[in-house]
Amino acid sequence: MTKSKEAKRLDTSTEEKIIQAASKVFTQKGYVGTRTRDIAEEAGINLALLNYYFRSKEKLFQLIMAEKLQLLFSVILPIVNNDDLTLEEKMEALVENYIVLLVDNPDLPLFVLGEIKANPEGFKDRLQVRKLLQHSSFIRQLRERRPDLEPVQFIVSLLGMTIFPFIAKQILFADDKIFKKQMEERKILIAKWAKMMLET
Amino acid sequence: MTKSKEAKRLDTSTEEKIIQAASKVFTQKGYVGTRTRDIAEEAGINLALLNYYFRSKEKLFQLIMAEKLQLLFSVILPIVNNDDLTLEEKMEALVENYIVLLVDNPDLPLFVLGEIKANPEGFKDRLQVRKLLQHSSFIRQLRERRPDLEPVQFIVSLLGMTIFPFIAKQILFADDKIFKKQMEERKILIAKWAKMMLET
DNA sequence: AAATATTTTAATCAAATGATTAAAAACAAT
DNA sequence: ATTGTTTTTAATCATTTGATTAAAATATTT
Repeated sequence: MTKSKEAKRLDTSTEEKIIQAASKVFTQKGYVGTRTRDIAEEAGINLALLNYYFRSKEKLFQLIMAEKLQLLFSVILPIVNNDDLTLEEKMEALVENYIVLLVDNPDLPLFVLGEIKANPEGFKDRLQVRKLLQHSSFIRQLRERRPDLEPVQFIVSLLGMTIFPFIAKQILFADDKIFKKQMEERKILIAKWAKMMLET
Repeated sequence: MTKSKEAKRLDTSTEEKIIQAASKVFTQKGYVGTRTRDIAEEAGINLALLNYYFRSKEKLFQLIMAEKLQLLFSVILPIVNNDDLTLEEKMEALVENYIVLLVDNPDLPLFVLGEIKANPEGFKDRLQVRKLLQHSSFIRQLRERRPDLEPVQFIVSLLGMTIFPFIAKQILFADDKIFKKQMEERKILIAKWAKMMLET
């Protein structure tokens, strides 16, 4: 019946298994470092089946990348244009939400930034982060608070303090346990530091 | 004579041309993204000649990577253990020297961090940054100044503010001209912010 | 100049890898 | 049960790519 079919789909449909596997392997090894065979193996299926479902490595990659960009944007967008939040509240929310997201997806930043560098053309249209921020209430509030400060300088610092630990994790932190604990503490630290940076 | 041989070597010896080309292509595309044919073409030589000089892609890569790590360490080492510098002077020197280095080598951070992630084993021994910092006078000074603050939290912020813009360059900055100008201004900004962060 | 060593090239190999095909197996509809 | 559709597999292809080889060209030494 449709029941069992639905149940199977919701459970672990082959398509979903492939997407999960692709997500894992692509974010870990990047596009060129990933072999479609690796994805197939990770998904517990045959290589041909992967091409049957997604036509090509490229198509599957595009799907995963779109998913990851969506994930990253979904943190920024609802915050930077929320007029109900003060500048301080926006900063706190950004840091808090990003750290929560990245603790669960530590490979995300290096993956996305690496792929953008490897193929800038492919992201030209999809990434108008600059334009997006340009007209945000976040930027407006920053300009009002500190007219002498180039907003992008502050934003780069805020994002750098938040995202960089996940990029340099391998080098600077001993084990995962300690890392997670310190990232928790970091939420408050960054918020405090960011506020200090805005004082004249 | 030896003269002409020397002259030729110093000029643009084949070996040097290959190293230059490998440096460029590897840092731009990473290990897996680089084809030995790309390096050969960039160097204006034959593919076989590359293997004649360096035996394998792997060997050539190791050479380049060692060069790049040396470049990065050469900025940190002389500063963090220089007892003649105050904490503030160390911070200023680190930021200043790193930005100078990275403006000329913008691909460096993403390249090195990407390769470490792709092959953590291969760096296990070469990267004892943690141990290196652990016993530095920089850390000691940080602990004295702010005993309540985990030093690594401050260092990650300092490095993040300094290095992250070069990693996210593609996304956050319009053109190269503006980017360089703002990185210049950033030297003073980060130093100022870092000092504020250390105030209680 | 002859002999020797070094540098460079064209051609080719073998392994890896993305993709396809044709057939089998599982499932659903009649 | 029979038929038709969807899912899965094994086998194979074609291309890419790191590496090798043998020979030619160039430079160095005697």
